[in-house]
This record gives sequence, structure tokens and C-alpha cells, in this order.
Amino acid sequence: MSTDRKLVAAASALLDSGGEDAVTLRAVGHASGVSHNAPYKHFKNRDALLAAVATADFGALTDSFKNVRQSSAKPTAKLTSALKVVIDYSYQHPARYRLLFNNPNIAAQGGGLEEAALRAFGEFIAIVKECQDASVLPNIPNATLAGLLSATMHGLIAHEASGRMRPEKGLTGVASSLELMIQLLSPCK
Amino acid sequence: MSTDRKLVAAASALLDSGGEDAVTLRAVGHASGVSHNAPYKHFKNRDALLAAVATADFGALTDSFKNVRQSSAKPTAKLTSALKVVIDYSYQHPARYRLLFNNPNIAAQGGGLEEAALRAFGEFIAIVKECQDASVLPNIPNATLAGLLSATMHGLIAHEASGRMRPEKGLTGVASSLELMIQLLSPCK
DNA sequence: ACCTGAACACCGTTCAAGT
DNA sequence: ACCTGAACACCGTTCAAGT
Repeated sequence: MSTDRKLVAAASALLDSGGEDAVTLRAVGHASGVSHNAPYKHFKNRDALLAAVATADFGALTDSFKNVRQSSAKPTAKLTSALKVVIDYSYQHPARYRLLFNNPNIAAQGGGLEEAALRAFGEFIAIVKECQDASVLPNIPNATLAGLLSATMHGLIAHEASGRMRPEKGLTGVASSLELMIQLLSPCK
Repeated sequence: MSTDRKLVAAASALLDSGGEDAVTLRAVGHASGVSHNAPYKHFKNRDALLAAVATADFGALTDSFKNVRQSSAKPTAKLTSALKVVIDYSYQHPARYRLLFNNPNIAAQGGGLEEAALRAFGEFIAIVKECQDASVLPNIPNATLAGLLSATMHGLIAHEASGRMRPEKGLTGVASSLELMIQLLSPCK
């Protein structure tokens, strides 16, 4: 395993175990068996290393979306599954989730990150399109609708992560709120 | 002006001028005319100081929402205005916006922050209710709908802040996407 | 080409001491 | 009660030097 892959894997593991603050170059280097400034031989700086983690994760999300899209499920089920992929990812890897979707500094890093993010979003768009073709979602510009659904999901995740989704107030979780939203959006019959 | 108010004001100004990284206790102390560890006499630590900034801003948002709600505008116009209040705030004070709505660490700080956030959300809920009473929004549980609208707005803001709202893909800005969403949600006629 | 050790200029936080 | 200066244990980053 090459050093740069080891560094990305170590940063990823540290994000999961201790959050973003735990990702010090000293800890990353130590976990990879190199010195604390060896990362500079592979990445411009700490942000570039984190961007590499994000790029890899966007790739994994793209693969997951592709699997969902190519499955034999009904369009609505595919959409629910795709949303569930991201929701589960946000629960299981909160620090990494925030890196991909909630960190303007990292988003501005370049190095293939933007392209990787667009590829993932492209797969999601395709799934939304299947729903529109099946007339379970309104006939508005495809990417606009996908953007709305994606934004709602991310907003709900952030809302819950901030501890402000009170069940007593009728806010009953990300997945169920999203299901309701999809119902409300479905064309009038 | 008391020292603790000065500290909050200085932290607020530093967030605007240099982002969260610029809010060092040394800079806050210097801008307030005290030493770099004087803040510890007023706040438990740096996060508690940032939480105080967030609490104050939630208070300002509550006031803005209240003004909108008590105006003579039509319900839909009130909703648009309330959303615009937050959108403008996110543009003019991005670091502070992220502190209030996108920072789980700060959200968990306590000290009146949670209550202040709920008060602001309560005002927003009341505006959404006016729209429901006027039948321009669907008749589902009030707080649930407000949560969906709020989540969509925050998700769109995050999407744009990450530089991933490409106009060429049909994603044409936070405000216009939200308007479309509200149209789609309006009960079938 | 890749890595290391020392060094620099910072941090947040603690603590003894001052008024 | 409120504040200060020194100190501690960290950081990211740079750089000269090694193989």
C-alpha cells in the first residue's frame, strides 16, 4: 500500500474515531508509519489531505448510487434507497459527512473533488429522472428537482445533528420527513 | 459596556472579518482590551463564547421574524420575507450563519442557546401556520411543514456555499429554488 | 523521489499571583 | 470579583539535511 493511500486511510479512520480535530498531521503520520511532515510530500497541506478523503468518499457514494439505479426496484424505491445511502453515511461517519457536504473550505480545494461530487450528484439526478418519467415526481427541470430533494435531505440531517429535531414538535426523523416531502411533491391526481 | 458583552461583540466581529479560525482568544481579548485569558473569567471556554454569539444572533433572528409576522403583508409574502431574512444573514455573515445552523459542537453547548434557537423557530412556525390557514400550504402538521421548509432552505444555502449550485444544471439560486418548492407544495386546486 | 528532525510561530487552557 | 503573566502541551508548516 503506497504511502499516500495509507495517509488517506489514516485520516479517514481518525475522522471516524475522533472527529475532524483528531486529524492532526502528527496522528496521521504516526498511524501511517511515517513522520509528521511526510504528508507534505504527498499533499499540499492538511486541507488537501482532507479533500482527498472527501474525493474518495464521493467515489464510494457514486458507486452506491449506481448500484441502486441499476437495480430492479421501482423508481420510488430507488429514490428512497439513494436517500438512505446518504442518511446512513451521515449517521455512521458524521465527521466525513460534514467534510463532503458541509465544509466550504474543503469544497474549494480542487484536485478532482468537484468532479467527484458532480459525478455522485449526476447519479442521483438520473434516479430522480426515473421517478419523473414514472410520473411520481413533478415534471419540472430534472436537476432542479434533484437539487431540491438533495437540499431537503441535507438540511434535515443538519437539523437533526444539531439536536433540534424535536419529536414532540412533529419532526419525526430525516427519513420519514423526506417520505412526506416526496408525497407532497407527487403530482396531483 | 461590560467585558463579557465586549468579548461577544469582538468574537462576532472576528467571525465576520476572518471566519471561525480568526476567533482566537488572544485576538478576542486584544480587541476587548483585556488579556488573552480574561475570557475564561466570563466563559467556560472558547466554545462557550462562540455559543454566546450564536445565542445573541438567534435573538436577533427572532426579532426579525416577529417583525415580519406582525407586518400587514399577505401570508405568502411573510413566508418569503422570513426565508429572505435567513438567506441574507447567511450571505452577510457566513461564519456566524454556520455557527448557528451548521455546528453540532456549538449546538450542544447549552447556556440558553437551545431555547433561543427554539424561540426563533417558533416564530417561523407561526408564519408557516398563517400560510396553512390561508390554504397556500398543505394541511399537514404545522411544525413538520415548517421543519421541511427550513431544512430545504438550509440545504440550499449549504449547497450554494459549497459552490455546487451550477446554474447550467438548472440550480438557479436559493431564493428561486425555494419559491419553486413552495409552489410545488401548494395544495392542488 | 521520499523522508526525517529540529525549529518557528502560533494555539487553548491552566495556574499562581496580583488588585 | 476580575484580571494578568508565565507556563504547558499541543498544533500546521517550513527547511536544511539525509538516503
